Amino acid sequence: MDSEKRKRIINASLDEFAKNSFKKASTNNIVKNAGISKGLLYHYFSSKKELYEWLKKFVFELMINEILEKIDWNEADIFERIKQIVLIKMQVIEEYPNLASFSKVIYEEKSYEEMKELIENISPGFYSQIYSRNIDFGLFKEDIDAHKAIKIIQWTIEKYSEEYLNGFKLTNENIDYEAISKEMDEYLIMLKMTFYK
Amino acid sequence: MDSEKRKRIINASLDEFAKNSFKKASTNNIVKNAGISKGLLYHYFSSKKELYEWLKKFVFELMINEILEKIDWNEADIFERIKQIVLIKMQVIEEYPNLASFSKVIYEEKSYEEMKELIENISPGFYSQIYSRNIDFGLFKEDIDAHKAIKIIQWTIEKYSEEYLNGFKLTNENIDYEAISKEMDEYLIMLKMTFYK
DNA sequence: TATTCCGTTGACCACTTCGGTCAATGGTGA
DNA sequence: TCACCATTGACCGAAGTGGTCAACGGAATA
Repeated sequence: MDSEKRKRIINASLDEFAKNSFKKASTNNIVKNAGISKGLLYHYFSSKKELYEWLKKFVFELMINEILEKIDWNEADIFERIKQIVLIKMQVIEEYPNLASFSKVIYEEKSYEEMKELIENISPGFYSQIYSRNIDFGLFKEDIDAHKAIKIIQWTIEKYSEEYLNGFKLTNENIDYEAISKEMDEYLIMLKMTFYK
Repeated sequence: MDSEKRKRIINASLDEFAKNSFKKASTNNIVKNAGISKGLLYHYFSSKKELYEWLKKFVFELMINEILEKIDWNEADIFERIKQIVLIKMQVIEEYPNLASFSKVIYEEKSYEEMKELIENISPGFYSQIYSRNIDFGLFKEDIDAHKAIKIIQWTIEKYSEEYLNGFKLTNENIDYEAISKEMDEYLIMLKMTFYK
């Protein structure tokens, strides 16, 4: 099937399921926004439920594979590692703009444990890999709780990128990864001064 | 009107409008979850729109008034000030559990400028008051960008409380403010070491 | 006791929207 | 010419919508 049409269907579905609960999400809206006919949607998916389940699988696999593929495993600095992950996520969101809010809805309907299991099923050891493989924890000061420090780094980068993406939604420009990286670094330098030797 | 019933109506409405767009929010669901009859809801509110507008006003005024009332204006440490604000918000959320997600929906449908204007109309100078009135910025190291530092402090406290509230939703226990305050401090001490003289 | 009052009920209305179906269409390659 | 298949959109019965209103019941007043 035509890949551009495929993307339209995916984005329209992500949008509808992000804005409405499964029950209230309307297949009529999806086909209208995707620019296809009702019959075609039901040609590819046998029911609304099947479309929804397929979407969930698609989103998780896409995000996990992109991260695993594009991450630089030689980077030993946890600051840079976390930054990389968020930048990769932003690239995916640029292609599928409604993926972020759709994921949030999925997160809310599952418990933390279910979520972890789901991800571990797709890619065993995913979390421990991305946040610790080849990372040099010796860079932290001895008296710093590395676990808490990592949380602060993560929270800072996530909130910063959230604020950026909120602004991005309104304009129609492309994401300026260089500018983001530069401004993020200004925050990270401040944190590095405290956490690293 | 009975205040306990009033709270039930408010919480049921917050819940419904948080989970669905205005158009798809169902007054039938609201009366069912509030445990009242359809007629009674339309006795107090002439239409779904009026209920929605009243709710928005209620939420903003409640949050603003609670913060202005309970804040300790003698506190000169911005860390403590931000912590206070988040703790006050958590108290309100404990009473109206769906207020947080309802507010998020409102935030998304308005631009940042509209939002600020709305709040300034209810309480002129609100933002500049709560984040700077009586605050001692001299505590920051000279070479620290106070504006960025405040953002990091805010993000850390907000993300920490978000994570706590996510866990809180699942259990039915009361919020343990002392435990929160203690664990928050562990994060804040790490930041204070860098940012303050 | 009789009467008024009012908070409250829920069956009911006309109307919209729902998920899903299917006969028909049109283009393509054999 | 025919077989094939992606694609269309009118159509279905069912479910749900916002809002109305005659009637109820218990308390207060006369």
